[in-house]
Amino acid sequence: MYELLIENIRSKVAISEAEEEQLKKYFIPKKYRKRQYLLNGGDICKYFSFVVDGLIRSFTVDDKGHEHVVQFAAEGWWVSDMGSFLEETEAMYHIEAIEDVEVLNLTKPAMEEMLNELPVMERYFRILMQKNIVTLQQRVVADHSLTAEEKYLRLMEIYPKLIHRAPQQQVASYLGITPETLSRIRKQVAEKGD
Amino acid sequence: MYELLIENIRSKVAISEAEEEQLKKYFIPKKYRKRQYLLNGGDICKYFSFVVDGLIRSFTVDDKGHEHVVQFAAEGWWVSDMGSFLEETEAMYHIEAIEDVEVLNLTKPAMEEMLNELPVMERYFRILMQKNIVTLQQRVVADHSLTAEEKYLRLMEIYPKLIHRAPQQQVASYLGITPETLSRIRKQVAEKGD
DNA sequence: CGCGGGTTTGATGATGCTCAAGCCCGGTGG
DNA sequence: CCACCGGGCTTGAGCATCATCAAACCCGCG
Repeated sequence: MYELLIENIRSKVAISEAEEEQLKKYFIPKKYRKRQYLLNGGDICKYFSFVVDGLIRSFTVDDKGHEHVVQFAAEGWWVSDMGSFLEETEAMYHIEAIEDVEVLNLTKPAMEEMLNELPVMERYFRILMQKNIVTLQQRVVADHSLTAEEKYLRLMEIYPKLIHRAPQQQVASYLGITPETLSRIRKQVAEKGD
Repeated sequence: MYELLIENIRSKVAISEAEEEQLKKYFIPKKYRKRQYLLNGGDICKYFSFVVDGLIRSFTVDDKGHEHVVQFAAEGWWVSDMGSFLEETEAMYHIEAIEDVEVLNLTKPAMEEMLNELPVMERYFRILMQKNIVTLQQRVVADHSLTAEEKYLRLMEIYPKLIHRAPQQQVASYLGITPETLSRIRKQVAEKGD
């Protein structure tokens, strides 16, 4: 249950076994079924969730009713509406399980307690956030510089598994293109590819 | 010199006056003139820079020779090629002064020392990074859901001052549109506006 | 077996890009 | 101090990419 989390933490900071043990008490393990919502847009986001198993997406719905996938979170990733979680404001995003998932939920009070009692976690989260920023900046640049096909190929390189786990239309949404365009691109790539 | 930095830190975490004093020793104040590069793409990014005065941009150049502005950093903002700074790898971005600027530079060793000696700064940076992520996610969603005109109007709302300080083509690049398109949009908005 | 959501395929169209020329203005040198 | 660059902004015409709208198809699930 906690192995993946511990492994993830150890990949960024050094923690003792005592700390490992202590860590566990702040988290609430929880399961959600495919299609279940972890968060409804407009609610306050109560959890910062570490994905132990399964696949999750966060997305927003614009004025025209179109969905926009903000993030996919598979095993080893964190997901939340961070703005809502931190400021306790209304969530801009919905969070939904794409597959049956197992997560470790951190409430805001639990997180604060953890950060106070285990200062090393402050560092862990800082590093986590920094890497996230690097990734997000690269995504912005990709969105601005690549064609639809190039964006798709890039995604295939970076998260090859995702393409098969998430519905096409959600992948398209993540890339900022329509499902129709993605379908056509896939056809072309398949033909070229061999 | 340090007032803006201290103010910024105090807006996110509580620090004592002793800590304030101690803080200063980790930073190297430096000035750059308009058009001067703080970082050349391909080099290792040596600094995490807090902007005290002036305006800076970070950008990348794609295969076709087109520039893409990743970030503008005015007074009170941090700028760096974070990937390069943290991992000591070749920078993907260039960083250039748009106006004459005054910055407080943090080297990696200095930052590490500071984080060890002033653990509260670990929290400060975590919070800073988290807010940055919220902003970046919103930018991605905006890029995916808005028209060129809407993106421009949104920028006007969020950073109204920027439009007058940065050259149009750089603003266009930040928005992911061409300078020609931005010019036409501005004309339309001006006509509609009154 | 049949329904229904997701994907594919097709036809059409709009947004924004490209290429090109002209214009405006600020900086530089005579 | 004025004239002349030259870069950046503007304007125009044509075009490409991708979105939209619509229908057919496929397949998994009830």
